[in-house]
Amino acid sequence: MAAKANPVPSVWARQQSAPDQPALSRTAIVREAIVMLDADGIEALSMRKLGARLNAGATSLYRHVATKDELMELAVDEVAAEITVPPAEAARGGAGWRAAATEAAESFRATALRHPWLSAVLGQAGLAYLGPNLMAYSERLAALFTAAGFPEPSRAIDTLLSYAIGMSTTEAAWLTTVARSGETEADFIASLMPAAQQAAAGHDHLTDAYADAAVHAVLDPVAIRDAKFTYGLDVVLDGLAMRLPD
Amino acid sequence: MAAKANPVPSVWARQQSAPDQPALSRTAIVREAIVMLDADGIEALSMRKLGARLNAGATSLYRHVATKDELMELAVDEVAAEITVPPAEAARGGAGWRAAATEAAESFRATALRHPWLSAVLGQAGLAYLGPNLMAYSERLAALFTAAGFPEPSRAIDTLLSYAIGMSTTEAAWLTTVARSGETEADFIASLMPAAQQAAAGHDHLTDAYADAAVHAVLDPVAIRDAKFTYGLDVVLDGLAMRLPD
DNA sequence: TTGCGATGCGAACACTGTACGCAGCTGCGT
DNA sequence: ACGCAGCTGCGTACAGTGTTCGCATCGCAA
Repeated sequence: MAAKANPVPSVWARQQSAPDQPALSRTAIVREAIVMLDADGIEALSMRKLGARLNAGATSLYRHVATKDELMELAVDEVAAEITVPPAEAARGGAGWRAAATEAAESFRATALRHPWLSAVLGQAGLAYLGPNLMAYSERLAALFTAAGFPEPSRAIDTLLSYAIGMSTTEAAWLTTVARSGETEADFIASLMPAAQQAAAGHDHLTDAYADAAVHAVLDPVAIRDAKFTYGLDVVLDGLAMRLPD
Repeated sequence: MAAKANPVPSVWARQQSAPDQPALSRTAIVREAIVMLDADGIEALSMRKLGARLNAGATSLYRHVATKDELMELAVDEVAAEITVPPAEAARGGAGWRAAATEAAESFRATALRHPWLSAVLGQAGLAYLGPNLMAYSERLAALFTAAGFPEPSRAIDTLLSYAIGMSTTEAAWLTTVARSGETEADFIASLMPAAQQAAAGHDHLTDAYADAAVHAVLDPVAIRDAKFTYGLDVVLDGLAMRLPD
């Protein structure tokens, strides 16, 4: 071989080629899948495209991942690691639990909006996943709410999470629709208004609500969504506070 | 033709053939699609199978429905008609609004569980649909909550609906998973417990919670789910009650 | 009777997830 | 040093998907 005739330079050149292509591991596959999902949405992810992105054939992925569903499950668990929950100590003081719960819920929402495909997957598969990050997440929530003194912490958690999931799902789906339109959120609302108002014709409360909402939403849709989430979150936390002993 | 030689019997025979095959209309397509979705889940619905069910070729459907997404949108709106909302008058009295809101939320949940695919579709498309039944549904909710005296009825509605959506989505996805397993819900829980407990190993609160839940859930999972929904619903309604003037 | 618009459909296209069997590399036991 | 075993990547192939297009057919209007 030529390598034997002039070993030194060729060796260095060869060595380099492997490390910068990390060799198609399970974690590399999941990481790249998340990148694609974030960028182009859930229906843009195919095994062939993912393989191409990793300089690999489509079917090579199946050496590291049993099926596409399993890949999605891994992606969900990977992303679950981004959701933060304050440590249980934060809830020991009287009103500390409330700030902590708020922080947890807002972190959930932020993650769901950062990865809008998450809601779609949860809608199909639910929370039956048992990945390590999801388990750790549940554990931290349980610790927080027991420390807060809730007699039935899992009930309280389910309530709060249901609200967070419902609101975030709706919001993520909306943002996905907006993104697909190519317009800004405000422009999209504006161009949707005629159809919406026509559909609301004959429904008095709806036309009123749309007229109100349209004005504000076009100005600052992001602030409106934030306020909406905070309002409902406070409602839920008020209701939960009534379940606390003392 | 032979028909002319003996017109009467042949006419009657021919007339019958059309009416009992309602000729592939848009409403017939949507109706049959819902039947298939209810029976076999969202991924079992393909245009070819749906066409076959209607004694029609796959591509014939496209004369009445622009695309599969549009078909799903029509199916969602059709199913939305099943969700009941008490009339606004029910909320005029002091505590009447609470019973009415409870009824509305429970009807939502019941519909979502009767058509488990609904959650999956909402997770992908959100509530941006403008179908007549969905509009009527929103209108009735708005009427109810304004009659109840809420200063910001749409905020209250969004909160309640978010909770209902989140809880029902999780529940529907769970029931879908159970159904796919072929076991009863109690059996499925039992056969899932080993894996769950192993995954919870090292997480103290989780193992406790699982141990508790397992015993009760195996006995009567349906009652547990009902109670869970009711608990969270009461939490939300308590929080909303605090926003009512007086 | 002659059209004509609406309706159904077979074939085809570009794509999907995945099973299978073959090639090559790597590292181990001898 | 050698050979072999197993792991990894991949080309091919299959069954199935949503959707387009052009052709046939049918009922009704003129």
